[in-house]
Amino acid sequence: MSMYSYILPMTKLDSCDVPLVNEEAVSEVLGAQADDVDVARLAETFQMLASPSRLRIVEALAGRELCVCDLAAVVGISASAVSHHLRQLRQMRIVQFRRSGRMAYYRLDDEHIAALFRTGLDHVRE
Amino acid sequence: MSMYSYILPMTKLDSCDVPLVNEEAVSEVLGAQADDVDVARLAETFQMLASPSRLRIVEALAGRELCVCDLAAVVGISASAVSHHLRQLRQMRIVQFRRSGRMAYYRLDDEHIAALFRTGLDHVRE
DNA sequence: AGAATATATGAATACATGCTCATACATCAA
DNA sequence: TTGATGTATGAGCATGTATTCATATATTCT
Repeated sequence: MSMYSYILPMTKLDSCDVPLVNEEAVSEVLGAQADDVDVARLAETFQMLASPSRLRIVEALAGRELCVCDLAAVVGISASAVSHHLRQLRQMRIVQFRRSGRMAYYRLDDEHIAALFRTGLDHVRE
Repeated sequence: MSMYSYILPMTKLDSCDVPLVNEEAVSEVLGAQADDVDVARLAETFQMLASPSRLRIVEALAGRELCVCDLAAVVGISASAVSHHLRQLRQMRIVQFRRSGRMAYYRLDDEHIAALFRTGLDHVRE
């Protein structure tokens, strides 16, 4: 037992056997944490953006809609691979699509997505 | 050598054997694409945010600095695991740190990071 | 109806990632 | 100096991911 083991309520605070240095700040953080489910979904959302191919798709769909074969031409991978990516992007509500005959036209779900792309690009370019 | 190796000018337009539907839009997209290196770094940056543990770290560091052991308490994983995450976050300039004795105090690199977290959370919550 | 086309998806393979454990390093305390 | 402490890191295992290939589904054309 560490000499730094304070007597504290049973919270996540006890899951670490290393002494807390800034106990007040840690409590404040734990009290303001987002919901576990939201954070899990957020991680999945960023995972969707963690692929050059999918980022090219998002970049291409910023401001216009495109069909699967056009996206394949833009990204430089097969239409099959694009379709797999699009399914994931749909599941995380990164993109929406509409059908027209045998074509499927994809677009970004909302302005958050383009904002994430731009902010991220600003960060890596700075 | 693939049977699909046509002799054509070397542009991405030819990398797809499916007909282009909106050739003009595709050309416009290809002309405005971000640099490959930037997109690769952007994907790595989002990869850093594609983990609940690392998101908890980012959330905790929004507006304050914390040491490794405090972060371990916040995230609920070992200090070792946190340290591995922090190294990756440092490499992608998501966090900075300062040393003080044997302590290391981490903080977010810049405002882009907190903005990505907030925008992403707004998206998953909508 | 039958052929061609645009997209979707399951399986398989190759590669990447997150955690733990063991251990190293650097600093502080006695 | 010796031992304790905070952080860092390499190896290894279990799990996850991206792509390709084969095939399915649905729509259009003849």
